[in-house]
Amino acid sequence: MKDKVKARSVPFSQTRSRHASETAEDYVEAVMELIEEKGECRVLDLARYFNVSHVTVSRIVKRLHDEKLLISSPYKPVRLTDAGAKLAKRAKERHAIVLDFLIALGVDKANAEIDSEGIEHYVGSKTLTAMKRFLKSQK
Amino acid sequence: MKDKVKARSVPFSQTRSRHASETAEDYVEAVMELIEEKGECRVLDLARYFNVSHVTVSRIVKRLHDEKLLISSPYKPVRLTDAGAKLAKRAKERHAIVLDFLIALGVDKANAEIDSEGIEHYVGSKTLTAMKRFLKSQK
DNA sequence: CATCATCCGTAGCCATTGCTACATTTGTTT
DNA sequence: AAACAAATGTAGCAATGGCTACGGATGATG
Ligand SMILES: [Mn+2]
Ligand SMILES: [Mn+2]
Ligand SMILES: [Mn+2]
Ligand SMILES: [Mn+2]
Repeated sequence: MKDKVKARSVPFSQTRSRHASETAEDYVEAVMELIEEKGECRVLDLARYFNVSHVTVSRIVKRLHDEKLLISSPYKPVRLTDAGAKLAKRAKERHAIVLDFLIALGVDKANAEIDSEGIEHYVGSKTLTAMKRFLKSQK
Repeated sequence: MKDKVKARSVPFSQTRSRHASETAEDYVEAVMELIEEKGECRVLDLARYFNVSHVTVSRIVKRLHDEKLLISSPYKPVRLTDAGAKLAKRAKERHAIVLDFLIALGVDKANAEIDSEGIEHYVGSKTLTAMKRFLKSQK
């Protein structure tokens, strides 16, 4: 009479793993956007962007530098490595699809922007494909 | 020439706040399910359910007890307070809607289960309404 | 070139969520 | 009742992401 309870450990493990990538994805995406929009990305730009202190940004930038996603030297603007730019491009595309999808579903822009900022990180490739299919069918 | 960069701090603040509720929502939901499915909910049941060590569960149960969502005394099964049961009910309903929605969108069950486990926590009331509307229209 | 505001780094705090190792309690089996 | 196995608790570590306070670096202004 074992295993009466469904094994739900897989979804949770997967969610925890996605959780761990969330910050990296948001940061490289932000760096790419800030560089596009104002030419460079400073630590304080990121702090304002995320609404956190510059200290939080500074530490995370250091870690993403160690992970070879960002290029940073003291008092210099932050840039993207090739790997960082690749990740940023993927993250931006996925984020845009989720945002467009929510709007196509009938969610107002403000709420779609809020919800997509969280949802984007937990959308797998199958779900992303389904969202793209929906967007195409609506067009 | 200020404010050239869009204020994106609101979505991120909101996402961080939702982040903080995620564990509580998952735990009360799990406790409710485990009690329904096998009559009681032990620390080890939760550990297996979430695929984490019993130590992690034990500490989180203690915190949710302090937050008056769970009832727990040493070596006893975990139960829900009224507040916990209310939260669990809401979380289960929302989770079920997100899961059904993904399936209706064309995502296979396994992936819908994985993705809904993360997505559920970042779906606001407007998006949830839109998902319900979609489900109704498909029926 | 001196001053000053801004930017950024560092020190050190807290909370959360993972873990292993070990101790204790509980309940079952001799 | 003793012994044992299983469940739970406790101690203590690490990584992550928040924060304030403070100090050094940088660049603009005078
Ligand atoms: Mn994003
Ligand atoms: Mn995001
Ligand atoms: Mn759930
Ligand atoms: Mn969940």
